[in-house]
Amino acid sequence: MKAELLGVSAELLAVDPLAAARRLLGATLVGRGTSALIVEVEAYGGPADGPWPDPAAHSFRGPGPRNWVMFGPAGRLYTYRSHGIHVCANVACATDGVAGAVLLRAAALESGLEVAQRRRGDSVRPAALARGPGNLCSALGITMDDNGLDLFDPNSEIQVQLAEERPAAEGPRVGVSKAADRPWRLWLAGRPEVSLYRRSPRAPAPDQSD
DNA sequence: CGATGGATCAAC
DNA sequence: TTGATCCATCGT
Repeated sequence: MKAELLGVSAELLAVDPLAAARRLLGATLVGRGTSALIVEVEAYGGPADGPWPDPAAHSFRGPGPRNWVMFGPAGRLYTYRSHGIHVCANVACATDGVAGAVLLRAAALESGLEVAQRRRGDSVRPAALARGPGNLCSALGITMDDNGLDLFDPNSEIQVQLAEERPAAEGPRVGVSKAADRPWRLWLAGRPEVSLYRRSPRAPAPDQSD
């Protein structure tokens, strides 16, 4: 019975990326001695021939050895290495065979604060421990080895617990050079852990003709 | 703002 | 094979 409930939980993410992002915002991420409230996310879609074409998504050019998790069932962890240094974590959404994911951009530590502090270094202020997708993975102990992990499996070292949806602020995604104005970044307004918005310097200038 | 770092992918 | 790009972060 419990497994059915957990299955239902994963099914809650078998929806379009924006709807999945709304369900993950305010959820709790548990793993490796820490737990944290997700306060900022970004939705990403798939290839041009899919239901949500998204040139900014890793899945845009089709499945490959790196991004195959995005094409799999909902509720799996998709990790990738950014700029050769940082690990970033997504949660796959949509149905099996359809690409979609939600990037976890920032979280507020609820437990294991000292563990996260040790991972990040003493000079980092508490609100900044899991601010930014790379820092979030660092603080929670998520690595590239966690790629493909089932976040709804009670045996997983990293899990997610969905909660009631909360009102979300929304705006354009950070750092993307394509589809830069699509408002697929969601966050909890007023949270100090939310990262500052910075447009990609490579993105075309927004319409400034007026 | 620039430097950094390594994987990835589109070209040659 | 080379070169540009990338869902970033930390410094000045």
